Amino acid sequence: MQNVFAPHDHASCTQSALTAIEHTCAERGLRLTPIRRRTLEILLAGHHALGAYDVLQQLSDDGLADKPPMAYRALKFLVQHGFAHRVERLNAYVACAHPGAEHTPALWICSDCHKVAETAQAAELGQRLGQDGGFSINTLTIEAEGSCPQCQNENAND
Amino acid sequence: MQNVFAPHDHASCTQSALTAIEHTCAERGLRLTPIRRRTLEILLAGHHALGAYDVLQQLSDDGLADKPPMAYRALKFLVQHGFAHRVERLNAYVACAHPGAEHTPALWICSDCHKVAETAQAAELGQRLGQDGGFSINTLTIEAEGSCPQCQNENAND
DNA sequence: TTCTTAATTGTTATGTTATAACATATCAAT
DNA sequence: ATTGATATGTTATAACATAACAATTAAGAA
Repeated sequence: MQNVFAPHDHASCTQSALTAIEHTCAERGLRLTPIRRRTLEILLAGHHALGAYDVLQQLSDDGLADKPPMAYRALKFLVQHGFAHRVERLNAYVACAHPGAEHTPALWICSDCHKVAETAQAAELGQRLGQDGGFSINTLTIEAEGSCPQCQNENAND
Repeated sequence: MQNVFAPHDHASCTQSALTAIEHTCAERGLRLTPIRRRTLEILLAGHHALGAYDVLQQLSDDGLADKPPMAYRALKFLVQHGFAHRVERLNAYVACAHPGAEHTPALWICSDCHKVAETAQAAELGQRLGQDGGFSINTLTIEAEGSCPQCQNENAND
């Protein structure tokens, strides 16, 4: 979680995610087409959640896509294969911080800097929660909204 | 969780929630106006999540409200005071199973019967999750989609 | 009671998010 | 080259949500 909110070498952060995803696509025979690849880059450009229409605007600026379904399809592909996550509370999308690995992430939304981080410990936790009631979980959404460590520090100086 | 998914005396279930909420409103000086009360009744009628426009349709049938803001305002009131919850994954609303009590619910959405149950153990859990990273949680959303115990049993006979 | 203020409701208009349905193009394997 | 599957292009519209302002009603003070 920290490296997302804290200052970090974002170029290499982006690059390594992109490389990892290219690998995964090659392995699995998935086609990272221009629209999909650019959509991924757009999401990776910051650790912010972007709405489908924000993504579409940028795709359109690049001459790659200019109609809603195009953005939604690219986003669907990325989410389907774990390269991005949908943030339900924001109706928005964020690049995955651990691409390739199987995971049910918990998302941490800072309402100050608007960055979104991700941690992976959610799955076992959901199983535990569900076990009590005999509920069989298919997918689990865990999203927290609040203040990230960095913004807490900054606001402490007010 | 069980009593929501399992067959139960729904009339008394509804009645006791309504009574509890009337009490809470009286205590806190909140006005459970006709639109708000009817909206609550509509949600309480089943353990299903209803979209704002579903609620609006029913309010309209009753001659109580016929424009989107009216439904949204009533729903906002109910959510604000803990009498209902918004289901982020469904963009929908469900009556609260533990009205009055302070809680961060986990919601259990059965994708078979479409009922939504609620458990209360989420808050402490969120704190635990957040502590690691120093994230200060303001609100926490936990929603699981899967199969409820009853539907698992029924599908076992296929 | 009447006045005042705040809360609620009524209304118009529009913004935002998302998908159904169908046509066309491209890719990959034979 | 043909075929079948995948991806893209396009139109139209569905579904969800709120800003802004006007009119009404409730509740307490004068």
